[in-house]
Amino acid sequence: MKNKEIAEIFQKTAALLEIKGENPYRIRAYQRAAQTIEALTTDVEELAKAGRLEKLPGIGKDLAQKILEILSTGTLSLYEELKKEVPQSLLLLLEVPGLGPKKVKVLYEKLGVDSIEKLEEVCKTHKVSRLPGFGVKTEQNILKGIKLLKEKRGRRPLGEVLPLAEEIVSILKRRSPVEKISIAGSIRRRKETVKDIDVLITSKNPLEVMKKVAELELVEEVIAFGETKTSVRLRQGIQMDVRVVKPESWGAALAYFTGSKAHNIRVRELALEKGLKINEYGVFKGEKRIAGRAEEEVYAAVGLPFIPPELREDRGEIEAALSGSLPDLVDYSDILGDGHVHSKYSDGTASLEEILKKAESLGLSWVAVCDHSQSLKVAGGLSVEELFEKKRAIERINKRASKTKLIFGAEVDILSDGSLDYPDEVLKEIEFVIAAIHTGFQQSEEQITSRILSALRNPFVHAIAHPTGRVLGEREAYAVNLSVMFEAAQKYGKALEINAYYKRLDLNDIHTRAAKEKGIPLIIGTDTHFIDQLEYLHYGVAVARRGWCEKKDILNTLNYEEFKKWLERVRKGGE
DNA sequence: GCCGTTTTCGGCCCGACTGTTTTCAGTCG
Repeated sequence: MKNKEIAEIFQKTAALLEIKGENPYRIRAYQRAAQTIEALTTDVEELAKAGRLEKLPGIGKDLAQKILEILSTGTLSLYEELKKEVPQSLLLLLEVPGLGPKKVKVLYEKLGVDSIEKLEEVCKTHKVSRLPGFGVKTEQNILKGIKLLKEKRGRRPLGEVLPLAEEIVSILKRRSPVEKISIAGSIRRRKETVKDIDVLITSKNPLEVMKKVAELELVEEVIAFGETKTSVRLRQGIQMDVRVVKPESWGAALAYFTGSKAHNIRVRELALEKGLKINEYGVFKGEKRIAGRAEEEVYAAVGLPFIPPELREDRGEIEAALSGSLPDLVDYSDILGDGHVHSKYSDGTASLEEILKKAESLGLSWVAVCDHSQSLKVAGGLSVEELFEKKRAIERINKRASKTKLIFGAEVDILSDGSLDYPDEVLKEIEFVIAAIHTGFQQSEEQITSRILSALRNPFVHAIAHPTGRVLGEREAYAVNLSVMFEAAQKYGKALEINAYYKRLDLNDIHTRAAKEKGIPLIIGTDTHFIDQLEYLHYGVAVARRGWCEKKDILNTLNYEEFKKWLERVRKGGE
């Protein structure tokens, strides 16, 4: 997929144009184009061949031409020119909180600042405060910004921040006079990584609520304190913004602070066309508030149905809402099974009994116990004898009168040469075979892709686990050609996993949507090694929802009997 | 640079906050 590369060139072009002080709307056009292309579920190359680039929202004649240029030359002449005029290192300076393009430009032109180190130096020698438009305060703020930038680890996985946010909400509910309270921002949209925590509240006594917020043990530093807005930095190093609004503005504020920014812009543009104005306080016709108490009202005012937060990324949801074709998203309550857990047999910590008990408590119909295969020694991969021992143990457990059943599965390694880690006569005895790459991450795209292809071709394989191999903040995806993988999965009727472990989330939202559009079955697996993490299923559901999936797209919505039938159908060649 | 059953030119989302300023630019979300 060239999409990501093109999006990146447009994004950087936009940033460079910003520093140059170009027309802000031209800059926005590049930013929007970058976003549109990154979210595409088809190869931009295919669209280009079909001459359909200009059909994309925000892509006109000029940008279409520029996409073609990148596709044929690998780069963009405008971008190359800009790089000569504006040092790329300035893009890094934009990362400093409090520094925007205008200030960066002045710093570069007047003081030759082109790196963080240089910036720190000119602040400390007080050269900055003497610049026009700058002052002592600005100088101090920049130094503070540099410190923050050095400390911050960037965006954090949702799975690290969501539990923290939920804990804070529950504490505030107990200890302060809140009426309504909700997490907003990218956490509410269930983005895979988040930057801060946004909490929205209504209360008869806002000041009291804000005091309680500032007093939380989790708070390291109060950044700003007011009756409607308080910002704090938590001990974990993450910023939290808490806002209190009036009940009649609840819906408008929730929509506003949930974002995304791009989504909000589109909704407000629709409002403008209808002669309305939307802000965080409500929907206004002239001076008069006509909606805002509930989110539904805000959308209805501009002629839209309610759009679930997970879709609010300006990735076509506005158009779908306008044409009445929003998906009926899969819900956590639809999920009846977990497609991937590890037991004590390999590197998991739970016994089969413990897994069953936990699954029962979650109301699941089935759990596929997929331990590692023999080669993966570090993870306690099962020899063939151990594998069959486990098979018998599962059969014994399944004879018990429980509504929950275990499925005899295996996460079988796709070896470096593309062969599978058990011979076919063993594979065919395993109820659910999910194949995975755990070695040779550095191989070329051809090698990795052909390994996955040969796994998909094997008649005993049902699915591919964590199809791209990425681990958030730790490891990039291996060089698999996704288009080719998708085509093969579609052809053979095989499933792809949505790995729900919060550092994987693999497939991610965009890839999930691409797979869904090709009609590829998707299976959510927690890949858990610890029993409590069966609850991580909801992260997988979040990815599915962000990938526009409906109930029918997700194998986990089948009950035990139905899922078993699907497994058998795959073995029969999918007729 | 995009876009148009009101427009092919003249618009383009909105408000809060901060700091440097005598009325506003820059940054942020």
